[in-house]
Amino acid sequence: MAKTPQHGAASTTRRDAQGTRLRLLDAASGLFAERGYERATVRDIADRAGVNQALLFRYFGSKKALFGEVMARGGHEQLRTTPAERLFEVALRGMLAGGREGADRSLEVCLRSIGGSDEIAGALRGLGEEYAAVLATLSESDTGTLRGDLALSWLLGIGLMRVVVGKEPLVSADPDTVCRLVVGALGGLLEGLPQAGEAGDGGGADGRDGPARG
Amino acid sequence: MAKTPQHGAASTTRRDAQGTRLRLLDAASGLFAERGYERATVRDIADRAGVNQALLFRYFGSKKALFGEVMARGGHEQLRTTPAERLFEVALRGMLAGGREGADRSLEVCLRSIGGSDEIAGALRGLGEEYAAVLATLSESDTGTLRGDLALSWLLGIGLMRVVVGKEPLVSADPDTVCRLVVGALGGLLEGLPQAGEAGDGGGADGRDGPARG
DNA sequence: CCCTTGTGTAAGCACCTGCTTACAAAAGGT
DNA sequence: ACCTTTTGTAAGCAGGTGCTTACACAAGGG
Repeated sequence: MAKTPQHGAASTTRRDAQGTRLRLLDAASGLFAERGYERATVRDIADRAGVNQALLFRYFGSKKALFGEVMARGGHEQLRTTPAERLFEVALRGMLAGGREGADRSLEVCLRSIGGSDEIAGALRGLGEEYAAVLATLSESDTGTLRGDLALSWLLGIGLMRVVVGKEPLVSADPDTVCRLVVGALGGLLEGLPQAGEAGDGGGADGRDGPARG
Repeated sequence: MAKTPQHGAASTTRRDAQGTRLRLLDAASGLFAERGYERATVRDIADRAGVNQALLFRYFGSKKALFGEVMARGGHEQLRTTPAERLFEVALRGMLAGGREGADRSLEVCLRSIGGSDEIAGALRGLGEEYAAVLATLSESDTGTLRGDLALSWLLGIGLMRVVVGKEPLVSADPDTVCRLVVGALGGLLEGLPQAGEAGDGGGADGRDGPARG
């Protein structure tokens, strides 16, 4: 079924170029998240997509451009759909959930790609700007942007230790516990940040993983 | 001067092999800190040391072994000479100082080398274990080790944003301000952490120093 | 039918990587 | 002098990288 072109939608594709493009995009997204930019080779990406690597260059031009499309694709949904005061916890929980399905792996991709090249650092800076800008709105201090940067730093640092370094006991720690500790400590930095579990959660032995979606 | 062997100390070296070894070690330390493990090639390291790359392999065996010696050389001085309750601030200030002379760049090297290989992540994990273990002694909670991990995560995250990503305004921010904000917020996590500027700095110009304590 | 256009593939290129080998030159002992 | 050991170098190897080129199918139009 993956090979049969579905001309039901449009007859513009004769052998489903759009589908191949999408498969390449998906394969790249996964491999970038698993290995980072440098260690994910174009051959591996094409292999996972089940096509020849030459198609990758025909459709995207270069590996870097493919990386750009991957980052741009599902990257900012979380940023747009999450209210500011929930953003930190949602992003943190997304990071703690690891490679779960449907989660936004942009931050994970960035973390694993850091050493790759200066352009990758630039991409991370771009994404960071947006996150930090939103987080900065949670403080009315004149050092608000700096506080936003520091909050984002913690978010990335935790992801770093969990996803890349694999430090115990952080990796196996209960996401709720981590959230409570971090958000609690951040309350001193960002006054607009609602304390974790403040709303309806008793704060004791909590096992639920459903973050309140604003 | 660099070429004249100094046989004053010991006549075991005829053309100053020890000196060359040291120059290689210095060059590697600098390049690893600037570019990370992967992007610092053995040719660049040998070039900066002013010798042929073959000597690198004669003296160290492999690039990875050289990396190990670099990490082991000045890596743990800070860890041994700094009391636990001062470690976080000292490490943070070292990170904020950037590539200043004499500073311990081990964490910086780790940050820039993350994506490189699994062994590098292992090295970072090893160094992290030591830092986190010390930081964990600052909390008497049963989640002490987790809190140590979280503190270290923040430290690395800030380094990440400053050194690798180059996020503004964090890069240009006053180290004292950053220290006060971070250490202040961490007070809720690690009870044994002395608040920054408590002794002589009459802060409080921009923000409350007393965060909500757990 | 041929011919054009879009989709896919195999093979190769130029370059870079860590690492090795063969060889030259300095010191020192005898 | 001669020879050995140590220190240094130039050239090369095997493997991997991003990327390109030349070519094989599948459609549709004339």
